[in-house]
Amino acid sequence: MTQARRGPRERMVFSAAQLIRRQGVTATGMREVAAHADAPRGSLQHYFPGGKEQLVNEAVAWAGRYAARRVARFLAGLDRPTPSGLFAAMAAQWTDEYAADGFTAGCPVAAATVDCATSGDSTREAAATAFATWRGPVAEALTGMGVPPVRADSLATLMISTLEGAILMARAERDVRPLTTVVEELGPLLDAATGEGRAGEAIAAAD
Amino acid sequence: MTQARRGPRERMVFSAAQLIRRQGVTATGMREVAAHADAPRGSLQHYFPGGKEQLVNEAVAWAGRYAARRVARFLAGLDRPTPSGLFAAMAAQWTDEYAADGFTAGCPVAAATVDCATSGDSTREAAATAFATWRGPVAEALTGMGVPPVRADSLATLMISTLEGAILMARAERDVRPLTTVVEELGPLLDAATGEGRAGEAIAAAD
DNA sequence: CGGCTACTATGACCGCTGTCATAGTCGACC
DNA sequence: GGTCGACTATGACAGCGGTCATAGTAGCCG
Repeated sequence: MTQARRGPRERMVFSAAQLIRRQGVTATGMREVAAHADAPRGSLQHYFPGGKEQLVNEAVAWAGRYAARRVARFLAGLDRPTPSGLFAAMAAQWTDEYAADGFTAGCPVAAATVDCATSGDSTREAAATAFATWRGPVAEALTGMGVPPVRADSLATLMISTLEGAILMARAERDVRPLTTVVEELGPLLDAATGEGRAGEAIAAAD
Repeated sequence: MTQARRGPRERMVFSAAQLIRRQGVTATGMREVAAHADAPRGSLQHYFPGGKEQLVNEAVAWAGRYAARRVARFLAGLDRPTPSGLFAAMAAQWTDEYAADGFTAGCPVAAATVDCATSGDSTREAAATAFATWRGPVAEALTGMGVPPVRADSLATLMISTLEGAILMARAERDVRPLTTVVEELGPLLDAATGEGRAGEAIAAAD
C-alpha cells in the first residue's frame, strides 16, 4: 500500500483491490472505485473495456504480485532467516494493520474467490494465479533456508492456507488471537523442516 | 446436507446458506432464496421481519451448528480417534464434495465474513459465534484424545484456520491439492500434541 | 490550421435489489 | 357462521448496478 501518485489507471486497480478486500466484489461498484481513486468515471470504460470483470481480475493479480513482493521484504527484514520467522512476519503484517486500522479489511484474493459469481470464471483463474504467484516466493524462501524442495511447496501451501484462514477468523472475531495462535502453533513444525535430510521424506512416507 | 422436507422457514435458511456459500452474500437475492427453497416470496417478510440481515445471520448460525454437529459424527466414524484423523475427516468432507459436485461452493461462514458490508455488523458477530460454535467441539474432542486443555483450543483454531484457507485455495485452483497437502503436513503436529505432559508447555514456553 | 489520438464528461437505459403495502387464502376455535 | 391469526400472493416503489452512447476536451503532429 504505497505511492498514491501514479497514473489514474493504476490508482483504479489499487482502489479496486482496497474496496474489494473490505466489501467483497459484488458490493463494490465501479463508480465507487472511480471515486475512491479520484479518477474520472469516464476513464473506467476507457482503461477497462472488459468491464468490471477486467478491473477485478487486475486488482486480484495486483494483490498477488504485492504479496509476492512482500515476501522478499520480509526475508530482508529477518537477520537470521527461519521458516517460522517468515511466517511470523507474514502474520505480523496483518496484526499490525488490524491494530492500526481496525478489522475492516481482509485479503482481496480471498474475497474474489468467495465472491466470483458476478465476475465469470476468469476471476477464479485470476485468484488461482495470484495464489501461485504468492506461493512461489514463499517456497523459494523455504528452500533457501534448507527445506527440501519437495516439502517446500507443501509447506508454502500450508502457510498461506493457515494465514488466510486466520485472517478470516480474526476479522470475524475482531481479535488478532487466531493470527498469533497459528504463528505460535505452526512455528515449530515449520522450523523442524529445515535441514532434515530424509527425515522429511520419512514423515511424508509415514502418511 | 440433509433433510429437505421441513418447514418453509427452515428451508429458506438452508437455501440461504447454500446460495451464500456459492455466490457470496451480496450476490444472493432474497427472491432467489425463496425460489431455491420452493417457498413463497411472501413468506420472506413474514418469517424474517428483520430482512435480509436476519436471514443471512440465521444462515450463518445454522452453518456453525452444522459444522459443530459434523465434528461429533466424524469422531464417531473414527475407530481409533486421533487429532490427525479428525482433521483428515474434516477435510475429507470437502474433498468428497468437490469431487462429487465440483468446486462451486465454499464455507458460508467465510463468505459472510468476507462480504459483511451489506448486512451490518450483526452478520460479523454471527460469523464469530459460528466459528466459536465450531471450535468448541473440536477443542473438546482434542482434549478427549489427550491433548492438554490449554493447547486444545489453540490447536482447534489452527485446524479451522488451516481448513478454511485450504478450502479457499482449493476452490480457486479447482483442485483438492491444498486440502490434501495441509492434511498431510499438519497431521504429525496434531498427533504430537496428544499425551504430552509438560512437553507441550515446553514448546509453548520456547516461544 | 486540420486531423488525430488519448482521455474525460454526462446522461440514459435496463435490470435487479430489498422493502413496504395491500389484499387474499386457509384453518382453527368459539 | 363469524372472527381471528398465520401464512401467502402480488404489485409498486425507490435506489443502485454495470454498460452503452454520445459529446466534449487536451495535446501532439504535420
